[in-house]
Amino acid sequence: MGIVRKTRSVDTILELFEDTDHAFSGVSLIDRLNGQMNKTTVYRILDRLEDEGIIHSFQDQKGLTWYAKCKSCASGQHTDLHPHFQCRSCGRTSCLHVKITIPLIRNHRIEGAELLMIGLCDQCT
Amino acid sequence: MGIVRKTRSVDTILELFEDTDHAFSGVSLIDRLNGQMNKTTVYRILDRLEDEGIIHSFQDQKGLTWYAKCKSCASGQHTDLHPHFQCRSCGRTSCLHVKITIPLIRNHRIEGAELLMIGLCDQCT
DNA sequence: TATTATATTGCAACTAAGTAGCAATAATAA
DNA sequence: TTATTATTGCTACTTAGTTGCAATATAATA
Repeated sequence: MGIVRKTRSVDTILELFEDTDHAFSGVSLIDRLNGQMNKTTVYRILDRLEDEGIIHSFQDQKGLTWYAKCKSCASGQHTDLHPHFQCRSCGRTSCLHVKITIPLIRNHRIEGAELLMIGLCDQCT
Repeated sequence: MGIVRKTRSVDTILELFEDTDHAFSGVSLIDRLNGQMNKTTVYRILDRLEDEGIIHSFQDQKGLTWYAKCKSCASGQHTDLHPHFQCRSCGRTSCLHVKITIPLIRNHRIEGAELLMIGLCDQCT
């Protein structure tokens, strides 16, 4: 028995994340699932899925939280370091599967990093 | 006449940012200036200083907004691309003056990037 | 299957960061 | 000094996200 039960609500949310690098903001999920599920439930399922290492979250420049599927993370530790891209025109946000190099900083123990890249996506150029 | 008048409130805030790479969260500034200045005023001054290219803002992992002095930005355009570091123990947050390399992504026009590095500062290791 | 234990959900109320309208005040220009 | 324009404080508001609690659904055990 894991922490996350496979309920109908959990399945509904998991399906959205399946087979895509597309990210969803908490707000957009609440909007999309309006009528099907309470917003508290949405946030709680997202939290649990993140704890399990199934999805990860990050912030955009407005301070909104976005969620996307993990490729190679385990429960309790998110190790898949990759940048995220947000289109300033259409708002679409996604994971970029490229390696990034985090500089070493003396006298600092670097444990993680978040890189958000902003620009125009292929649809908006 | 620039956009930002050098009022007492503006001076007070500017002094905090002088000669430091230390960043301040909006919340911490409001707390620090409590009694001297209204929170609306604090946010408005920060906005104006950012528009003028005197300070820049970024988000941390909690979605809080932080502000720090710009080194080489002009009014209307923030061009000084550098990472920020936040200590997960003491919360101190600052600009790192190191070059970072942003990967090129095909079919995307990259216009900017935000890199937040998380770890332990020299005081907390 | 019936019963018990545990996890999930909905609801309402709440928290906290940040914003907007507007009247009062301070700073600059004429 | 007067007129113009920018700044400030105040109050109320917006919005993302959280909490407590009772109701419900799921899973485990007998």
